Amino acid sequence: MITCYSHNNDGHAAIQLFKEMRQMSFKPDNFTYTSVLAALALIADRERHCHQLHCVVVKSGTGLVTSVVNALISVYVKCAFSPLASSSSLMASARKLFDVMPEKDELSWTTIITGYVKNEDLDSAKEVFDGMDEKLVVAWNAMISGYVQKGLVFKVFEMFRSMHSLGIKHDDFTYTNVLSACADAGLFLHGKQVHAYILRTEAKPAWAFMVSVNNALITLYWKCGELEQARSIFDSISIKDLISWNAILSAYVSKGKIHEAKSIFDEMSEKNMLSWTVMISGLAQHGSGEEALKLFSKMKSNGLEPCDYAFSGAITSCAVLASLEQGRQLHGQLIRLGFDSSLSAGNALITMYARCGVLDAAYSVFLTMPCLDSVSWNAMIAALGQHGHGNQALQLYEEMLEERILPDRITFLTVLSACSHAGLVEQGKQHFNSMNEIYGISPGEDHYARLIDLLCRAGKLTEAENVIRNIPFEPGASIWEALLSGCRLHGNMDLGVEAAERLFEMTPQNDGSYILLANMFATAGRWDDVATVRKFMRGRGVKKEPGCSWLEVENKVHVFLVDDTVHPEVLAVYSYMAELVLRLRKLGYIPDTKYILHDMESEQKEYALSTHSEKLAVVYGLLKLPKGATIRIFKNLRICGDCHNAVKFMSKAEGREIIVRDVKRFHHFKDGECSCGNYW
DNA sequence: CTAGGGTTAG
Repeated sequence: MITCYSHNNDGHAAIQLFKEMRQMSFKPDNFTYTSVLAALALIADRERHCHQLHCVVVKSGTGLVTSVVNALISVYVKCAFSPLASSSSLMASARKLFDVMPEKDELSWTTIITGYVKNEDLDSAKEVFDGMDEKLVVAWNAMISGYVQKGLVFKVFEMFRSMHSLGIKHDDFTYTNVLSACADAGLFLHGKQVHAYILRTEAKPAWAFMVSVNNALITLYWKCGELEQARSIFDSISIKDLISWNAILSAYVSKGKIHEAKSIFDEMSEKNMLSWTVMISGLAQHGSGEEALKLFSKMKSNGLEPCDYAFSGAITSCAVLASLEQGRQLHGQLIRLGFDSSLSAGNALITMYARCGVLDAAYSVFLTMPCLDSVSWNAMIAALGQHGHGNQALQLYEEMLEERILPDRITFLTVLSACSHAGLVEQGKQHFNSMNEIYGISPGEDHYARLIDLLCRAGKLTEAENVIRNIPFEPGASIWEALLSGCRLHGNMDLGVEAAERLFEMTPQNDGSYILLANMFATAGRWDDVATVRKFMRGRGVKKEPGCSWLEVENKVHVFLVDDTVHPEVLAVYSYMAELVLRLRKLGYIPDTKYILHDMESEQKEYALSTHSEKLAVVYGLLKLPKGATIRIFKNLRICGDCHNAVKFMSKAEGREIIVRDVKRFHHFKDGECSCGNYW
């Protein structure tokens, strides 16, 4: 009965029964002690628990019985893993018990080895392992799994080969370990070789039942980019378990195949927290934030308590939607549920607050998180950069280095963007060079694109051109796009046309390049060329993504399109706008019609400017939000130059703080000025 | 006593 309780993870019930047994004067035997200790291993989490149990065992006279000592070692090992106890001293005690045991069995050896592996002391694990006369497959597997977790792939291969040459048969645990090591390290050829080896070695019928191996293969193949192969392995599994379903679900989600992911999700007869979490965050990133949030509440109404990862997905949805109120509510729930120390949720919150325009809140989450990882640092550096605080972003980066956190590829992307937004050309170049020289990370296309952007914004087009010529690989679309927008900004026609031509070849369906080129011609008054570009674009069936802006009012999101006729209160917006523009002009605002892409009468142009979605949204905010409240606007494209200017005047005329997030960065308008200092 | 499925940063 005690064993039964402990198998059901009910340690307390097991102990209660043990006490009753002793009260009724039944004498516990070796089996009793073994199963009670197994139960205690479930709940013991402090050093003194271990020592007390140790005394009980010694007094009972069972201190030399192998199964009892094994169970006691197991308690020490589990406790060592608890955050409330000192891992190294408990492992030392466990080791002492192990060393003086009169008779060790298989379990004794593997318990101590896996104990060391779990506590990340691979050297000690290896030392014990080497001392085994007859090494069991379980022990091999435990060692291998340790190397997998530490990312020591070649150690994994070494062990795998040794087993083979010593004639020890690999089992399904060995295979799954090796396959996932390959998948993690991106060693796809090795992974495929292992797959071939398994097919050669294993008899068909046994192979058919190795679900776990097939599950690991699904992951290996989708990570290689071979989604179809992953799917056909999934289809070939005769008895799929939940992990098989979750594996193929993550495959589709990670590759952005939301439609396929949804149909897998719907087909699943059993789902666990992981399935929901994968689907929610997948929707947040590749689908729609709204759908993700709907799924999150559906999950709760199905009676599942979301874990912190699920919250992270929901919070990300709020970041995408710029839905500050919902984000705040989720933050509140997180605190109530005791998840506020969660790393992943904290990281998601930093980004959510930053992308909703509340930099202070992002920073205070960052400061109060109990522990940080590179994601947290990257998120906060990115947040500062997006809000135009380049110097603070760089300062935080230095702090990160002082904390001995190694920068990764993404750190450099955020650092370069931060420099670019703030015009910190020299620092940006230095950091770019340090990537390879100090940290051994070779810059990718995206890093070069940001470097080009940095140079171009600062007007250093020739230098940018030189950099492009010396890129050690064929420059991709993002690089030419950075160059083109630089040319537009500084009116460099010839270079701009060249960049645009490359883009039309590489990404013919991307509307952005056509618009940039047309914009460049429009600024120069070359209306014939503007018309040609537009015709060319139409001829290729490319449509301009319509500009839209949105804001949250009373917990509801209001969307405005250019020249909006859909929003129910748009008439009030237009009439207030007409009156407001007059006041702005008295303050010195002059509509800048070079931002209109069609050639028309100048009065018409001025009217067209006044119907830009970001202006409509700001005016709606002025009408609806309480006096003095900050207006937060979000736009799907870059803010237009005239709007940028107009909003500056609006902030002054109305005495309001206005924050605009466009696709690239934030603008904080106050007292007629913008935080970007007109550098964007 | 060993394995296979998740999150957050651009």
